[in-house]
Amino acid sequence: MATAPKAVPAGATRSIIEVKERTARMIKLDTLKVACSSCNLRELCLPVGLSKPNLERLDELVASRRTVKRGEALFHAGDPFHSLYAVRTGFFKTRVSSEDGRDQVTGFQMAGELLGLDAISQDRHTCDAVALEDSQVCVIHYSQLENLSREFTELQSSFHKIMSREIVRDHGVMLLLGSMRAEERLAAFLLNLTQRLQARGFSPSSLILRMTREEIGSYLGLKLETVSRTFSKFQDDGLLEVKQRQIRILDQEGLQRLVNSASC
Amino acid sequence: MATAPKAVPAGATRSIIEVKERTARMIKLDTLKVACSSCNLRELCLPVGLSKPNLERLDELVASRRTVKRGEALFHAGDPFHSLYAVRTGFFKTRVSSEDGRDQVTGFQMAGELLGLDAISQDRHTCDAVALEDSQVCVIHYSQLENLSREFTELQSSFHKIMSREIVRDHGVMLLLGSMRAEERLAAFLLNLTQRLQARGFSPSSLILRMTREEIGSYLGLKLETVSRTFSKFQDDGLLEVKQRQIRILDQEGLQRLVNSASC
DNA sequence: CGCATAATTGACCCTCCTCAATAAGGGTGG
DNA sequence: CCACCCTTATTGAGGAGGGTCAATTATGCG
Repeated sequence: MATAPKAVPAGATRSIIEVKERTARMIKLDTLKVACSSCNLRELCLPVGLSKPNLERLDELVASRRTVKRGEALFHAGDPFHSLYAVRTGFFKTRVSSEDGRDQVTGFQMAGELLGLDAISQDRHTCDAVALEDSQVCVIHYSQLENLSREFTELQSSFHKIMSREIVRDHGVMLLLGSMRAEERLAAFLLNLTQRLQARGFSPSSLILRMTREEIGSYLGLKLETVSRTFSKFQDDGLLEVKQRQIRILDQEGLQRLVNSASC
Repeated sequence: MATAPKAVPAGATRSIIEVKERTARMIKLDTLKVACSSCNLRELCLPVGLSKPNLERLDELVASRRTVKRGEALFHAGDPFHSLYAVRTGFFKTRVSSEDGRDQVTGFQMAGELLGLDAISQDRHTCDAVALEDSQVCVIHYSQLENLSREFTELQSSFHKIMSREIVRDHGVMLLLGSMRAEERLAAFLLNLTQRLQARGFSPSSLILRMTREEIGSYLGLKLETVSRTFSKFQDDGLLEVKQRQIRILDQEGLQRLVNSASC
């Protein structure tokens, strides 16, 4: 599965309530100009690894923010490409569709993660990005990113690493889709999710799913009923406590064992 | 599925024999310095879209070639990262492994395609690249690529597009693995392969598979027996003529219909 | 030429899908 | 603030696609 950035913010674990308050404050700032150099996501986002003076130069890159309501699309496949987007608050899914109408969720993105990298190849977006809760993104003009990364090496390096990490992540998903059984897939999914949430200061054992069973199923190559059944089985086995979208992980090692045990 | 570059070399369709002779000649050139500016893959490889003077500057990038015998690895997961590799002749597979020993073939690479992009993220390769026939690659020192692409925009743009295209390709594979049935997967695989071969001047209807049924199966998330059975079924249905690894496509549209028909 | 590797094919079974009914939420408007 | 409706989740029964195990055949490399 994907390996999320491991930097843990100073504040360690925050409660859901604290985070909600923080989110509310941010939404008020929507119209203000934002600075990467003072963003509390700078350890997780594009600025990762940049030195202080360079970090300030990055500020010219992030022109504006955009708010996307739950259920709305940040962009659609086919839209002309101008900008990348860094998730500031909220949660997204990306989805590709084949001509005959088949959908596949290709990823879920949370704070600090970049959206739109696929679009560089053809100057058009190739997937839909849909907000799964009210969200906010930083708009990064791609041409300016290219200009700036020609000027300073650290940014160039950071950006290349981010693209490469996306490729590595996709390979992990391919491994999951190509060789794991339903239980292994769901376990891997949950562990990946909690790992990324933990890196953002949330509890490693308690989470609220932002996506439906169908969206999880699409991502994992399973039908929604199979996802639901597998959740129930995990609960029966004492691995999880499941109340709709509220998940509590009771036995993380048990989940890990599931993922790491080759079938047979 | 992946969309291969569509540029067709001047020479149109070449016979297998001609290609074999050409390959033999190239191997003799192994020790010589090579120039992108005179390479007949320049329409398919990293130089794509570069203007003549810039193309010549690219020559300093490609320091050497390396020969990899059938069955040998160009690099392994965990190896330190220094260079990207452009396939000059031959055929590769890339493969990721999970800790518990599960393997997944993540791609097959032919002339003009880049290997090693995954390694940028962590300064180590994250997959194995194994030659499926005697092959030759151009060694591209990554640090020099970064330097040069800071100097000139076209190269930077090209390189970003190549990375992005890899992401798009991976999303296509995820769609395949997540939502297609066995016949659809194999049909999509064959169409993708012939499309890429055609872009390199080979026949669109006749090909020799360089990989085993097991490797195809790993890539497509199927067991080798299922791949074999599906080949046989395609033959019974008059879509293909299958003689071990020699494939002749008798009904391309029929294959296309299979891919484009959502199940149900 | 011979052996190890690769491919084909059959029989059986298991996982996951399909179809369907029911229950539980959550958002909206009166 | 509650009732209603629509979406989402759960659970069951039955079936099919593809996996597993095994035997046979083809083949290509040394």
